[in-house]
This record gives sequence, structure tokens and C-alpha cells, in this order.
Amino acid sequence: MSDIPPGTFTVHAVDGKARLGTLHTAHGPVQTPIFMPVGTVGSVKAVAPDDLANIGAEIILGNTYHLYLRPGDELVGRRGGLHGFAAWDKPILTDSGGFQAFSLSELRKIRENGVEFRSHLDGSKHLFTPEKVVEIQRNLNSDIMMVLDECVAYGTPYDYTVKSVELTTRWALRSRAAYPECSAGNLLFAITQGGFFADLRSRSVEQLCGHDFDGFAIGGLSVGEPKNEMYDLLAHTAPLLPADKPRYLMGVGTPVDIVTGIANGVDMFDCVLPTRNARNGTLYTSQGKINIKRKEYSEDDGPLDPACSCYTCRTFSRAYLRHLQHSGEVSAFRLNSVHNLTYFLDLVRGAREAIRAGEFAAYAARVAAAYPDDGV
RNA sequence: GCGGAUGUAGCUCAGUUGGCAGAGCACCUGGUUGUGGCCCAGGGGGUCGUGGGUUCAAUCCCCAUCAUUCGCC
Repeated sequence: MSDIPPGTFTVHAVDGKARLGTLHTAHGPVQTPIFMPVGTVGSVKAVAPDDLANIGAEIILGNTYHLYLRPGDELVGRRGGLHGFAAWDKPILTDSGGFQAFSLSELRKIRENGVEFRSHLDGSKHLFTPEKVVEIQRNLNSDIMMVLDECVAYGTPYDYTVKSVELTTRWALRSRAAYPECSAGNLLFAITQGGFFADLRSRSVEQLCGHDFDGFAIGGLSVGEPKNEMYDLLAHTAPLLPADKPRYLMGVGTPVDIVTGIANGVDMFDCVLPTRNARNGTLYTSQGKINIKRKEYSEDDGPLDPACSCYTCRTFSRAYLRHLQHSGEVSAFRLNSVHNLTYFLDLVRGAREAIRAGEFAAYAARVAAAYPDDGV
């Protein structure tokens, strides 16, 4: 698709710590900073690939854990990988299943060799080793594979977190060894952890960043901690990551979280917030977050967000969108998701333009002003 | 016309051996951060069909009446 080798990451401009860049993958380039819509089971919920193309999505997420359980990574592999199977020919990043080991924690056991877990679908028992997780993601033909990691809960004690960081490092190195071809078709990102201890965050970065990964993620944030703790650790950790590789803040976040991440030098984000909230009627606009179910919109004939040019905002009134949401119509899921994803992608596109213009600080301040409750 | 049943929140219904009236859903307001198409939290709302009677006290017991509904003629 491109002559530039996958894994090539070029930084074009810097504004403070914020970076403007391009990451090349086997399915084309990604402009950073970027937001990646989440499509856990190989589908961004409620929206089809042509919607995503119209929205301007450049890369989407899939999930190793979910796709392994159903329909099975080998079945997907026989159908052209996730790209062929899901009819999405742009880049795909797959999460490793490490987070599911955390969020479905009552169903799993962490062992040295990997994560033993029970399926949330049928209770069957499975073992995810670092090597197995790489193999699954190669079957899916993911453009960016994530290593298996251990995500610890907020409040996890120091001594356990120490052991967890060490385990996550050993798993990352095993993952790399299972697929040593750096900058090959399937890129491999390491995930730094360290819970809520700055020195352990530093240690995790030191242990991983000397090795040859295609990018580095910050995992384990936004798991219920107060905002200021998350922002403190973000500011501490992001600048420690290698400047010549993409940096990915996993599972984050709100518009304010994202511009805060960019301000600290993060290049990639993913979050279920725009799609999940869309299904529940919480919509992001240039004037802040609104709940479209509110009665005050029942006869509001104006567009959802006058500053937005998405299909939903061009076509429908707030009154109609409120009606669809109250009626539980499937179309509400789609129209709201189209809008929220457009907002998040416009947000990062605006950030890229601001970085290029050297005006990112002012841009971030404008976003924060629209979301007074979302910051620290 | 005769006999029975039922009338309690917007809806479907609990309930009180007579003592400040309840649930689910709906409605209103929050929340949702590497997604189990959800879930969680809070809130407003009732002359207990109507009119009498008994009682310290009636949504509850008695009488009448209206409405709905079933059966029989």
C-alpha cells in the first residue's frame, strides 16, 4: 500500500511537548495525534465501514480476547484476516486481552506463564500466554499488536505492583521473542505499567524501552483513580517514553483527557466513551457534553452541534434525536455514534492543525473551557 | 334484566387482621474511560372510582351509586 516500511514513525512538528507525526503501517499511514474508535468484536458498534470512512476514521481497534473466543482467530485468518473479514482496509490495532483479564477479573488467574481465564460467553477455560496472544493477533493480521500485560486496579499495594511490573516486562520480552521481526507487517507495541507509583512507572519504562518495540503504550490509567492522579502520572510517564516511537495512552478518554495527553506528548488514544455514550444519549459538542434525552430538547429544532458538519448534525434536529433516543431506536445508536466519533476525530484533527501552527496551548484551553467538569 | 368480578401513581398491579400508601415499568436528573448493546445512583408523582354510614381513626368494614368486565337469560 505504501513504499514506506511499516513501523516508520516521523515527527513533523513539535509544539511544547505535543507532537505532529505520521505512523506507517501495512495498511497505510496514520496521522498523529489520532483517536482510534473501538470495535471490540470487529465492528465499531452501530456504524458501518462507510460511516467510518465518512467520519474520517484512520484506524480502529479490535480485541484479541473477544475475537479469539468468537468467532475464533483462525476462522478470521481464513477470511483475509480482520481486514478482509470486517471489510475495513485501513489500519487496525488489536488490544491484547490484558485489560479483559483486569475487567473480567473474577473469571481469571494470573500465572507466570500467562492468564488463565474463563470465557464470559460459555464459561470454558482458556490460557493466554504472551506467545499465544501474539499468534492470535497475527492470525487476525493486526497492523499494531499489543503485548499481553497485567493491568492492576487502583489501590493495588506497592509490593504487588512491583511484582506486576516485573511480570509485565517478562511477558513483553517473551512477546517480542515470539515475533522478532520489528517493523514487519504486524507491528508490536509494549505496554508500560506501574500502577499509581511514579517510581514504578519509571521502572517499567526503563525495563521496556531499551528493547526494540514499534511503539510504547501507557496502560493502567483511567481505572477509577481521581483525575489529578491520572494527570500527574501521565505527565510523569509520557516524556520518559522514546521520542522516536509512537506513544499510546490506552483507554483514554474524555476530550479534556485527550488534549491533556497530547500536551504531554502522547500520539494515540482509544476509548469506548464516544460510542458507548452515544448509545446512551450522552453527546459531545463544541459547547460541552449534553444528554440528548433531556426534556429541554423535546422541541429544539436546531442541530445537535452547530459547529459540526457530520451527517447527523447536517440532517436532524435535536428534537428528533431526542425522540429516537427515547424510543430506543437502533438509528439513534448509529446517528449518535456518527456524531460522537466525528467530534473525537475532529478534536484530534484540530489538535494536529494547532500543533502545526504552534497554537496547541490555546487550542487545549478552548477544549477545556467547553468541558469545565472534565478536567482536574 | 339477573348473578359474579374488578376500580389504588401515566401503565400493570401489590397492600393494609382498620393506624403517615408500595413495587415494576414509564417519566425527570446525574454517572459511564484498552465495550458482556448495558448497568448504576438520585428524584417527581396517588381525594386509594364517587357519595353516605360505622369508628378515636376508613383505601380496608357497611349501604348506595357510577364505570369496566365476565357469565346467564
